[in-house]
Amino acid sequence: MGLTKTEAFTDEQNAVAAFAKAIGHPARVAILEHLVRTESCICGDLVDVLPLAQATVSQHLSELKKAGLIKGNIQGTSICYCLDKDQWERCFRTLDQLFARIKRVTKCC
Amino acid sequence: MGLTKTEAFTDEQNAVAAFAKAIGHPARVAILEHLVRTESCICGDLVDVLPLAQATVSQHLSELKKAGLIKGNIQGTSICYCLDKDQWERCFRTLDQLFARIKRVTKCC
DNA sequence: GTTATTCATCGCAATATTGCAATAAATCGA
DNA sequence: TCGATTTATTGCAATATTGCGATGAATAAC
Repeated sequence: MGLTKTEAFTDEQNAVAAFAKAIGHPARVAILEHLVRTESCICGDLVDVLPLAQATVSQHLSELKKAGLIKGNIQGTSICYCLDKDQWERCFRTLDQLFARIKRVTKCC
Repeated sequence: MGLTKTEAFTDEQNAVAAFAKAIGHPARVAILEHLVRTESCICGDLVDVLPLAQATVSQHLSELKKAGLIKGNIQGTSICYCLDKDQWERCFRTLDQLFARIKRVTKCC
């Protein structure tokens, strides 16, 4: 029914999925890459960089904000976006719980 | 329009997004964790473990297969699923291209 | 053959996501 | 104050995803 049964899974499973889902769109990957490339806060040039309309970019930004991966500081008439390093640490730790276990698996057909 | 503009992004961006998207559902995380926990191929006990109907589990398995993260070997009347280690290496390398860059960022508001 | 088991697929309904144009809200400069 | 600029929000259409019951296809046991 298009409704994920989140309550049927553990908090950790939901956390892994939520972070992964936030990263799971090329536009959001492109946003993150641009944030990294500028090596500092960026202020609204995203719409020029991405092949998407302003409304769509704003929506992807709010998805990333919802996951906590970026934060926006109001700076006069524009907004300064940057990575939330603390949350990224949390994201990496969460994903690594799964990834480390996967890396340890050796037996396979 | 519900249609991701994949052609507007780089192959790398699409690859990162595709892997992340495949992991981006708690049921699929649970499947991967079960595959890890059993430390070997598992054959159809997934439906007993997950709080989902058989048809739904099958669909999630096919999503993971589409991303190449697992493979299934027919074993008589049942099927043996296991992690595709080679693809996981590729997945880790792909994600790390983004993650490493993010970890290197220091300047932030 | 017949039956049971296992898994995939089809078809459906409900919800989510993606994308955009239009509009609103907020701030800055004149 | 009045535009100009920047970002968020709203409303809409199209497609995707999630979930399930029912049905198929394949194999094993008899």
